[in-house]
This record gives sequence, structure tokens and C-alpha cells, in this order.
Amino acid sequence: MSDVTLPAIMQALSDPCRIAIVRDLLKAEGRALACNEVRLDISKATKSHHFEVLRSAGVIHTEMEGTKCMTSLRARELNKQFPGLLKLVGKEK
Amino acid sequence: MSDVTLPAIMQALSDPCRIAIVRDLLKAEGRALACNEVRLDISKATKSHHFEVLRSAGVIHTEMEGTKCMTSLRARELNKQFPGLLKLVGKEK
DNA sequence: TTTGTTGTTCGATACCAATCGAACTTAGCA
DNA sequence: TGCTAAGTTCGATTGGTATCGAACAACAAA
Repeated sequence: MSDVTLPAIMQALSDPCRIAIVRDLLKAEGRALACNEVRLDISKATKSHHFEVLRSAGVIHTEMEGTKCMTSLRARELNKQFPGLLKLVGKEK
Repeated sequence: MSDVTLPAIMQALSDPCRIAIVRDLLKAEGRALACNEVRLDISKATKSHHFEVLRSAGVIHTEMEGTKCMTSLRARELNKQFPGLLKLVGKEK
């Protein structure tokens, strides 16, 4: 995760859907969410794609539980590597 | 500028060239730079393109002086609208 | 075992973005 | 009046990205 660059993480957060996902996770305050719990008017395939992008960029962490994949923010690492970033995303505007 | 969205500004900052431009401007500490003064191994045309993207996203402001276009960061507005963002970009890593 | 839920993968499409060279514009200078 | 320097614009190319439906896999529950 320490090899995630600033442009890469900006890229990951440059899509409205992905911003929405991160905001939902912020609202969940540490609780992991199933992909399913995140409301977005896009197909399953596209949603899966966006989660994959966030995962690759080190923004989220996913763990399978049965058929669900529980997703949580990698808040600690993000705050260390990119301090202020999550707070910025959290400010909704 | 208040109509600049978070995804849009993230998008503008998702390119290494543009990050480099912003960092040079941060180093200049408020002094305006000519496009020419920013070192990048890309063509004039591409450089012009990147400046345009930053301008559209509200990151920079450009003023013509003779044949040069002097560019400065819109630091005040950015800090108001996206607090912490510039500081984040400034941390080089 | 069958069925439904959850999510991934694949192939296709359509769009957007980075890059360049070349031609152009504008301003300053000799 | 040329000549140069600084940027912009254009057209073309290339590569990436968002999106979807359909097919698939894995697990749970009936």
C-alpha cells in the first residue's frame, strides 16, 4: 500500500460512483458494508468494477463472508499516507 | 468556481504531469510562473493541454503578459472549497 | 438437491484523455 | 519589416475507462 501514488489515488477518487461508495463507508463509521448495501443506480458488473478500482488503489479492503463481500475503508493507512484525504471526501458538497 | 465538484478536481489532479505543475506552483509560493518555467518532458501542445485542464477545474488562474501566460494557484479558493487538498499535493512522496 | 442471493468475469461498445507534430497567433525585438 | 519566442488550436492516434448484459461460481437456505 505504501506504493500507492498520489495520482493513482486521485484517479481512484475521480469518479462520482466511487466517491459515493467511500462516503457510504465513512457514514458506516468503521463497520464493514456488503457491496450490496451501497446504493447506486448502476449494474452489478459496474459496481463490482468500481470496488475493484478502489481496492487496487488501496482505498478499501474486502473480506468474503459467505457469498457477501464485506468492505471497509483502510482508514488508518490512508490517514497515514494521505493525511486529510478522507476528511476531504467526507465533506459533502 | 463554487461549481467545481470533488470528482472533477480529483480528476484534474490524477495526472502526474499536472501534479508536478501544482507542486512547482506551490514551491513558487504565490509567485506566478510562465508555462515555460515548468519543466516537463512533454511537448508544448501537451503542456498547454494540461494547463487548460487545471484551469477548467479551477486549480489555477492564468493571465497573459505579452506572449507569456503567467500562471498562479488559486490557493485561497481551493483552501476554502477543498481544505487540506493543496497541503496533500504538496507532501511529496 | 434445487433455488435464490451475491458477487466476479468476459466480451463488446462507446466515450474520454494523453500525446504529438504542424500550423497558426500574438507580442516583442532587431 | 522580418524574426524569434510563447502559447494555442487542430487533427490524428493511441490507450484507457465506464458501462452493460450474459454467463459463471460459490455459498446458503428451503
